[in-house]
Amino acid sequence: MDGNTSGGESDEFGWNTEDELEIASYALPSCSNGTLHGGEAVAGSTEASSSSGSSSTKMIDHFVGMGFSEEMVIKAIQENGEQNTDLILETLLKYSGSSSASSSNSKLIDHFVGMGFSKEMVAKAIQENGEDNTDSILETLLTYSALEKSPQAQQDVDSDEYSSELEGSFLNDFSDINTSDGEEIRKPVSDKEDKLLFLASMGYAVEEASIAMERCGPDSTIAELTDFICAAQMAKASDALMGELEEKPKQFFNDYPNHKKRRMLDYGKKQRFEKKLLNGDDEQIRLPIPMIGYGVPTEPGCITHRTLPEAAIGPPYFYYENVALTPKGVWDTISRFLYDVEPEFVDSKYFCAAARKRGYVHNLPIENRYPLLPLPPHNINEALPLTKKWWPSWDPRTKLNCLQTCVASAKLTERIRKALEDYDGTPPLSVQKYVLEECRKWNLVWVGRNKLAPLEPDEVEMLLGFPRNHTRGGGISRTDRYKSLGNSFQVDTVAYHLSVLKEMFPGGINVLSLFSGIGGAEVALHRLGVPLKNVVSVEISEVNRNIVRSWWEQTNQKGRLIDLADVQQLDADRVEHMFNSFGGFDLVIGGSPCNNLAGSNRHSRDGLEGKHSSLFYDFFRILNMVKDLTTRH
DNA sequence: GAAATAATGAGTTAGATG
DNA sequence: CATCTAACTCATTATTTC
Repeated sequence: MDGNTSGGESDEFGWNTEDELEIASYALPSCSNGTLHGGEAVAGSTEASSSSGSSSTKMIDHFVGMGFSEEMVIKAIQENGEQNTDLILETLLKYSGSSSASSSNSKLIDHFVGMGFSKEMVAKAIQENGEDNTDSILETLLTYSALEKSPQAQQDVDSDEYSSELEGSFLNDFSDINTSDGEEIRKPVSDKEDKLLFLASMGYAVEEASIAMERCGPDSTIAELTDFICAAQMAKASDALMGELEEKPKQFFNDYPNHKKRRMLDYGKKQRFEKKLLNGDDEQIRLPIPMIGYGVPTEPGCITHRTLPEAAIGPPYFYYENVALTPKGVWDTISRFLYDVEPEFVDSKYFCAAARKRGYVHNLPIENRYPLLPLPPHNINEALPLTKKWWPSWDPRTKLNCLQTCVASAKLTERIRKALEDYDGTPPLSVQKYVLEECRKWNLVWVGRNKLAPLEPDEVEMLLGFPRNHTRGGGISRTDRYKSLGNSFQVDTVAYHLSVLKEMFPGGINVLSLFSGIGGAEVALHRLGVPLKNVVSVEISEVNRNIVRSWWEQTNQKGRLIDLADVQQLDADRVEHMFNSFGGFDLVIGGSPCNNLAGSNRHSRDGLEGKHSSLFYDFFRILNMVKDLTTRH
């Protein structure tokens, strides 16, 4: 049964490496000596040279794989020891980049002095903790300052001074942001208040601090909070600039369902006011019908012009993605943070045989987009030819629903088979209805007489626009393949939006890819033929990082791939190192976690402030840093 | 202990209906 | 306008199997 499916697919479609190589040689003619299976050959030899198994050589290979010279890597490891890979990476970037050798340390000192600590104290704290761990430096500083002043007295004074204001502004202004009636405010955490007080003592406005607490979550470190506030202040400054320009009407959104005047990051009463307006109904972001954004290749009604808010205009270009169907107000917040750019809502059913309703906030041009070729199959029949034979006439589906992270159980498909076997020809309407409901819920396809089955991972890869076997091998389990794929971009959709970059950057681009997953953005750019110069890919899952690196090697990329694990560890210093090293980032791209937004989540659909989905604010924070660096240079 | 398996609704929206 | 129906959703958790 399953053998049929996988056996018959070899001749159906060109989803193998052929087009990869074609594009690679087209984009990078210099590598024409590449063998037919060059990727494997190269990867194999690299592995062979590292087969000694010692951790040291493994680490050397790791960094050499990123594109650094072996000499350089060895030197960096000698300087920093084997433990701290982050530090090694920074050293390597310092070697290879043009960044001034002096500044890291003094910049760090300035950073903390700017927070209100004395220079001596900061220098001492840095000596104790090393330069790399800003969190522990801050903690040390916190300890120092607590020792210096009487902690008891300090807290009392602060809490007296701020508590009333805290109760007032904090609760009033934000209790209505949470749709759940502010349940986390009901349980005031002392830790939370400590952080607030500390931030206040550093000179930050309590209001800003409490907003940062809200956004960064209860477990956030002081460093994260200060980063956030810093970013918000910068954004606010640019917003003030924008305010003067806000008078001009936005006449280009006539056909686009929602145009409204908003200000970004206008905290406090204004936001509460807007929130009420939103609840009214007029100002709520609504999803377009049909969900084609500014247009898709196959449908009429393309919009080729829009006006971006001044603050949103690149460089750098940015591209943010998340699920379209979120709890109320989420996209308003996302849009507000991302410089008031209207989200472009697109359903990938216009690009492939599966639906995928997503919102994209980006500042890319929208003229002269073009799709990836060959166009992928647009309905189930074409995408899964073997199912056609078994498809009953009373199943009207031509598109699959959204590909998710879990698949149906065998028990379910067996129950359905039994239910259908009771009837010879067409089952009664009630059974049809039951079966169709399950088919739609679980994306089942017909693989035999009365036999339904969930999609194979291979098929999901194909539907999402990835090369075959993209997520296969490398120790990843079948379950995890479904999960990684279910969390990914639909490549054709994203590539359509990114296609405008092709002629703008014939020499290639530097990409900061956050929440990379299995590399949907990278694959899209590569399939477009946009040369990838330096790609910094930040992804928390190790198996996903391995998938991207493996793809990178198999497609003979000539650029450099640097993979990092945690966006929360990506602070200003590291971004600046890489920025200087590469000469800037041309594109910041990513889709932040949807766990707490997605409708499938029964347990913790907490909205944008949820444990995982609040990482959106890190996307904003990092994008804002890159934006700031870009305008400064 | 990893991997596979199976069970677990609600929130939101659009559209029809009255 | 109120109310109902229908449709859909980048998931989490507990349990079993290997």
